[in-house]
Amino acid sequence: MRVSAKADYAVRAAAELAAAQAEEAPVKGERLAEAQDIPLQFLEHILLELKHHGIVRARRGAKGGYWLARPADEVTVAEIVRAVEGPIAHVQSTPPEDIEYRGNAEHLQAVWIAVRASLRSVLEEVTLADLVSGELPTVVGELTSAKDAWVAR
Amino acid sequence: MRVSAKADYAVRAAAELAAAQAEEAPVKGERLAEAQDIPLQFLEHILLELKHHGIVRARRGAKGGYWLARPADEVTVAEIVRAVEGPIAHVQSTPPEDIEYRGNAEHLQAVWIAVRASLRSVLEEVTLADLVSGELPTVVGELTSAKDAWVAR
DNA sequence: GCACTCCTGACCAAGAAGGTCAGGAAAGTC
DNA sequence: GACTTTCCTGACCTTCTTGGTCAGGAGTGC
Repeated sequence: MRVSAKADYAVRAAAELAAAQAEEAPVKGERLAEAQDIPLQFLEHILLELKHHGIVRARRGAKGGYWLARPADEVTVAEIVRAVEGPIAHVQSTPPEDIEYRGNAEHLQAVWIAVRASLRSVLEEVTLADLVSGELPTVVGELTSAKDAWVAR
Repeated sequence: MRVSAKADYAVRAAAELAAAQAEEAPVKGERLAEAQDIPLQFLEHILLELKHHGIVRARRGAKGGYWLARPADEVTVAEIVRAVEGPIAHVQSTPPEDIEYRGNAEHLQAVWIAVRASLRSVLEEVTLADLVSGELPTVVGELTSAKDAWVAR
């Protein structure tokens, strides 16, 4: 139930790429690493994964670098998280819809399904364009406006 | 972004305890393990953690066993998950409210806060009593009624 | 005193997390 | 064609987590 460094890095790097999309030129890994303070070699592995998932493209050599494969408003945070962390909200490494509970835990399946749905309701809605512009979807606004959303429990 | 076996086991065992609350007698670990098909020795460690967090109580010896420290409708799934997995939705092991993002990732903090809030909106609402009775809070009903909540992505 | 049951710490194998290192392979420049 | 640049890839590393098992100790009840 936690967000890995990899996922965090991936989204941040992708946000930089989204912001650079106007430039019409590839962005070097080094620049991404510096802009977001991410270990370069680690970031390269992450970018490679994003590339394999069709989220990012790249070219080598001088004038090379990375860019988004699609417009920033068509790439969601959920996609990026899935690319580097795998499926969201799996239980014991199996998807909640495939689990069968016995006895008094029978309705637990519905709870895990709801958990996944609630995660999706945020992650699938926020695009890289939203993230860069700061104009986040209303669902985020609603969730973050409650005071106790910002405090630990 | 996944639910560990430990958390799953913990909630299931707690659900059994909730159902047994009417009996007015402690439930043996062995019975919990069998009812939910959980490795006994592993379960004992989990129950110990729940005990340390004040969720469960226990007595040793003949006629010993475990029981809930509070009424089932006062114990939430969130509490149990926190007891065995630690804080919900931490990013790189730090709470989202403490993270400062730079550059184009500035608004990512709000997204992670929203993620945590959305998880809480489910986990803090569902009590063990809800789980056992099957009368889940409306928020769960809403989230699980969408068809695509039950399919993988 | 004995059986029963929880309590606790040690241990363990496998995998993930969070990286680093070294070299190879395209792409552009001179 | 040589050289530089930058991505690409696999190997490796250390530490922590996951998902357990094992062995024994300590209360509790009869």
